[in-house]
Amino acid sequence: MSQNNNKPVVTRIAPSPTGDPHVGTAYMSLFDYIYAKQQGGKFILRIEDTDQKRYNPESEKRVIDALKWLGLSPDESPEIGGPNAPYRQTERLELYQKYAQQLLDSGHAYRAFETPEELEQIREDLQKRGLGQGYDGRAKALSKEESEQRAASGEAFVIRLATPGEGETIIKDALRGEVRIPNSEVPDAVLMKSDGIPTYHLAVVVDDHVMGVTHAVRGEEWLPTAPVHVLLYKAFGWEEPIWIHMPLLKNADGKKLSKRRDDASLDSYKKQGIVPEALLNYLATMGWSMPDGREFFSLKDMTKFFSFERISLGGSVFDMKRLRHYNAHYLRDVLDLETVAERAKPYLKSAGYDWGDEDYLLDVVDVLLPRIETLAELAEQSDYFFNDDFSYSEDAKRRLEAGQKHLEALERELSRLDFFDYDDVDDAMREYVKSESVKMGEVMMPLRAALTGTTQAPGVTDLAVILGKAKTLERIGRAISYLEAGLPDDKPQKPKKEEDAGANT
RNA sequence: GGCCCCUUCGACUAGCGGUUAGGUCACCACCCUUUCAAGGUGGCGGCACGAGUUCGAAUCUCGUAGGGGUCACCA
Repeated sequence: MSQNNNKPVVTRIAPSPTGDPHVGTAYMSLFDYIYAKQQGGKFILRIEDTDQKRYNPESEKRVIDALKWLGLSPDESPEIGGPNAPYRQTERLELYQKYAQQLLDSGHAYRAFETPEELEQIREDLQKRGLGQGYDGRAKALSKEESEQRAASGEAFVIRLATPGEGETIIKDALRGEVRIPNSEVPDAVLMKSDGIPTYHLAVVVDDHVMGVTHAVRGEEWLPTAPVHVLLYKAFGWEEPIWIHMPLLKNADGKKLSKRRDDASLDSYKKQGIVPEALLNYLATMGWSMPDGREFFSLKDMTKFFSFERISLGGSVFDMKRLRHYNAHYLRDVLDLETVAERAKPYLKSAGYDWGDEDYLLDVVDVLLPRIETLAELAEQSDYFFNDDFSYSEDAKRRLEAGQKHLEALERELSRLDFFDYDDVDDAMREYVKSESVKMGEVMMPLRAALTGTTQAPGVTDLAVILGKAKTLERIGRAISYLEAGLPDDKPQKPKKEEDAGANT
């Protein structure tokens, strides 16, 4: 990367506040952030709100919050301000007006007065004749006088880029070298809309220049329109940033991840119990790899070893299964138990659970951790730890039936224990199994069913110890009275999702 | 369709002229085991195709095919 190397690195993410915070935004932000940090530069968050039709007032905050959640904190943003304020494009309109006028004066742009209907007609004609662009540039022929006069008379107009029409424009992309696009393919793009608000094309170029952005990192989807931006830099006589068009995140069909079709919302991942560290790590491996091949690494390590040279251009399929694998790893092996428990709280709370003391919560999380991949699953599978009214699954009922006499015996054996630590309980149960000469499972399964209402749960001894002596005996008693009351009709309460509560749903 | 980008196991990737093409997810099997998991071991599976260049191509060049992106007063 040869140009701009004398200036401090400035990167930016410029989301448009139009809906759910998109994972693609996080993906680009990650590389913006990492590179800026590595180079001792700045990472700017700018709000690209020039589309008033799709503007969504809540969206801005959600994007900012999502970035905050991820820990990709910008050095400048509408929220924290900075030397380049304001950071919302609708608050910078005079700036664009000024530069649009400059382009008009220098002949690099022209006014066009066609109505939307006329444009539609032009587009149709062009299409019929097999010509690519949506506009034929006819307004370029207008005389300066006519243009000024019609504008002054209040007629609506847009300002369009006057493209060369011949030759080619070269985009020096840092990842793929020189990309040459024939100027005949470059449209006279609208720079300034009739409402006086700029389009992305003008706004991004002006802001990137004014804010000193040195590296324009963005999705590959922008490559086809990059000539418009290059032409604009040339028209202004400004030095271009280093263009870095990143590969796209794709869905399972290989198509660009879209918020309409796909689950691409950061809020959604959060809600599913994905932890930000895991998301970031996963995202980092999409198109980039650590030099030593490690797949788990922190932001800090990534910052140390990152280079754009190791970006692969294929475009990666966003695989929820793999994300979950990363998440599980972070939950189990990276974050400490206290942290996981702390982060699990909102999920438990919204499931309606109440944990008495912290130690109990810690025990529950600890024993469930190998069985879950997300925090949401933790909440889903922990019902019997927080709810005494759990019901018995069909399979559990069968186990209960088959083991009634063991339950009765165990109730006696366990109630005799003075201490209820792991070894005490374990010894007692093993002794019982031995004395009865039965298989472990024959005893353990009914007990498990009694304690949890399911047949798929942590080790019975763990369960008993965590629940404590009183609760353990209570639940055994409850199971016995349930059996005595007659199995077929005694349907327990709490009908919802009990059939496989505790199973891996 | 035009233009542009891309192409290693099903998925994420390592590889940057000489490797039995390596790792991870998923999947399968086995081990461990009181269930389910976790963990351990092993297995399945790939250089899109065709020409060149070269003593030698996954690696370089060209072509073909396939995939994707984009063609708005949206970003």
